[in-house]
Amino acid sequence: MNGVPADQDERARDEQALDETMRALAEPRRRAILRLVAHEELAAGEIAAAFEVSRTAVSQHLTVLKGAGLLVERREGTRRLYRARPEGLAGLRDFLDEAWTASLDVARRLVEADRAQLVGGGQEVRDAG
Amino acid sequence: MNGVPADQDERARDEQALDETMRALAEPRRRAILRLVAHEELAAGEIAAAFEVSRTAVSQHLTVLKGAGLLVERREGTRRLYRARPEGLAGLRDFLDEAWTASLDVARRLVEADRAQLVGGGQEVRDAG
DNA sequence: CGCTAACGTTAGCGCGAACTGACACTCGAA
DNA sequence: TTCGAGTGTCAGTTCGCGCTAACGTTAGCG
Repeated sequence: MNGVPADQDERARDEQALDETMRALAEPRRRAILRLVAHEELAAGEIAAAFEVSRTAVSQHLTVLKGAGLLVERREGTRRLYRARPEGLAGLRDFLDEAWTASLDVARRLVEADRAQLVGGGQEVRDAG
Repeated sequence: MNGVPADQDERARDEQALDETMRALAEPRRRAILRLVAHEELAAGEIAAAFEVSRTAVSQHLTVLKGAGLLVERREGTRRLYRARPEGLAGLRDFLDEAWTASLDVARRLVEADRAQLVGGGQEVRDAG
């Protein structure tokens, strides 16, 4: 089951989810917010008090983070408590591991090709694909 | 050696480096480029041919990725070959692991607090900090 | 009901960033 | 040195996004 349209759709969906995660985490303040609620559950007001921007801005950041699945919201009276959602980082974790291993692999292959070139004396070595 | 100004500077430097990494990876095309050069070393023209945007745009993307330390450039005649640089992902890897473990920890503590509340019958349990 | 606290939402503004097109540069070959 | 291939760089435009201010909403109290 490789290369079928259903697999393409799944790939596209993963990419879209990863894109949302990355765009959410690309903002320094959103990373700071995530760090806060990763250590303890906090109310929107408490989170906003930790920064020097308006509560409106923080609320929008919380909306983005929640939309990316990086946060979960729990209501308690008029207050809204937020905490980090570890599973939201799974997609990014997969991407990172994949890129990491692939990068190490291409580096290893280049070293081998370079060594082969030194031994063989300039033969064709760039056909590895 | 904790909490001293030198540590703050190091923290700030790490955050800035992480910010550059995240902003570079926030762009879908840049992630696609990184995937390409993570599997094999490619020239700028070959990379550009893989997308439907102008070579100018791809060149700018390559500049950003190189600036973030995610790519290395190697010149061969008029061609410029690029390949992924695994160490550039180290900072993001650290952030991810930290956020992951912290999120799991706060989730575990909340479950314990909830269980204690069920057993104790509504006693004060939200002082865990 | 009126009132307040705690939030989210909308409209509008300003900045940064991604894209295109034109130009400049650097090799290698004739 | 003249030419073409392969790339980087510089304006200029468009567009997304983070911010603020004002308004709307919901929960709890008297």
